[in-house]
Amino acid sequence: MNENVSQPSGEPILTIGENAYRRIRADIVFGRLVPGQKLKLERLRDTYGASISTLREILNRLSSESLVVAEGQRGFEVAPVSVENLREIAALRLLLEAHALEQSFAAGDMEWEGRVVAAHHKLATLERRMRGGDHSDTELWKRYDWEFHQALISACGSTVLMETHAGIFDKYLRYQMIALSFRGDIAAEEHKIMHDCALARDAKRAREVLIRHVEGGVEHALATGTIR
Amino acid sequence: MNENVSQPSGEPILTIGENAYRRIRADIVFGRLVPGQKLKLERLRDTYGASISTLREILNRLSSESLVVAEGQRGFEVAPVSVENLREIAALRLLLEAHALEQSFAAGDMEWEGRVVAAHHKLATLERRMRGGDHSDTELWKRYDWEFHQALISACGSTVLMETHAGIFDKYLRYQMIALSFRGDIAAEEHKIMHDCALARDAKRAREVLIRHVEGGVEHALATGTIR
DNA sequence: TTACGAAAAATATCAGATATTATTGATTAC
DNA sequence: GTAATCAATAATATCTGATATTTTTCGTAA
Repeated sequence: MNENVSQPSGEPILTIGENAYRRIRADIVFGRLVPGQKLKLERLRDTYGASISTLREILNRLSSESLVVAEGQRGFEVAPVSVENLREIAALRLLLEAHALEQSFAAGDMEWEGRVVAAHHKLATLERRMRGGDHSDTELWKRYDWEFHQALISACGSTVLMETHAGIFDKYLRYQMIALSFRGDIAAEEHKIMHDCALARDAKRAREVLIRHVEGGVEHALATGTIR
Repeated sequence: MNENVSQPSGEPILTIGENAYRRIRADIVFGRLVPGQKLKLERLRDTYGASISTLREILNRLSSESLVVAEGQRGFEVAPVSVENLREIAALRLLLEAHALEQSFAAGDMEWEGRVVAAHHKLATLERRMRGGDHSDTELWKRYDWEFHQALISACGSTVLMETHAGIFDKYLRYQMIALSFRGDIAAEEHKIMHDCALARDAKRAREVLIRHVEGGVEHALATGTIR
């Protein structure tokens, strides 16, 4: 997830709007707000404790991100999902991430390796625990997953690329959450390989694994039948 | 530019907010609102005739698109520009557009060819006129330029890819407008080649020309010295 | 010149009002 | 029974104006 990294010198003060924005966004990405669901302003006000003006600002932001749709004068609703859309998003994620991976592998320094190893450690540890049947931390898992993939491409040298990737990644993530598709064993294995590839600077192999990783995720999500 | 295609059966009624949104967005993309410029709400209200509430919704949308930055409680300003950022945007445009081009060339049918030929015709005609020294239609030229590139990738089969490309394209466009860099002769030649490649389904060559096209645009823009 | 603090400006947020547009439900026509 | 019609209701887009905070400005003192 895209969380602001808190500065070492005190956490950043969140404005009411920023706070509600994150909550709503997370509720959409994690499927607590259902695709297609109408977002009535008064109800949102009660739920998120922000005024209607502020909420409209938030919903406008989210509609720019394609997580919410605003149709004419008919208010807002959670962006719908479709098989088609999932496939497009997965393909775009692959295009962006594979390219970023290559750049990152070529340019990564020791700091970068440190980030990769650290992110993988957190992820692998959690994955091991989850393999034991403890699925209570699915959200945390997804976050570590994000942090790992983010770390892998973090030396690609392009902020624009990373931000664009982050936006697409979250939309991909939403599909995974909606399908509630945990395939920890396979994913963990693939994460391990990518981690090793990173240290060995084997971009070619990492790319292949990434393709399997994402396409496997798509098929697994579709297999649950949750997405029409 | 991203304009709503007006339906055959009557033009879509534009809400005040939508209208102001487009005007402000165009003013940013076409450089009339200068990078880094503070966007004071009261002044915007007078200029664009929308209330402050509505304007805040618009600015929030634009900040999601990275055309405006909203820093804490310090209001909004037009997104700054930098050489770094231009290079990143150009590179991302190339990644997206080259990939979309390939897909499009492979899947394009007769309808697609028609769109390409039509868009190229409009663009080439205007470029011929502009070569005569008439630079009064720079905005129109940029729009036809957009429509042509859009047509080329319009058979790529991915809405998500096209929308993402459109967002990046407009940011690239902003740099071109800021640098006021018209290099009609070279660009027109490259447009012609891409047009021919499309009909011949020569994706490989089109890609090479596209790379020249975009990278040439970047260097040309940088050469004006307008962007620090 | 730099540092400090009060005054002014601008912002984030809210509540409530109005006009317009959607949606709902009942009624009528076929 | 289904389709079309239209008034009543609900929800939205937009605006005005108010309040508490936060930034910025600017003059004064160190």
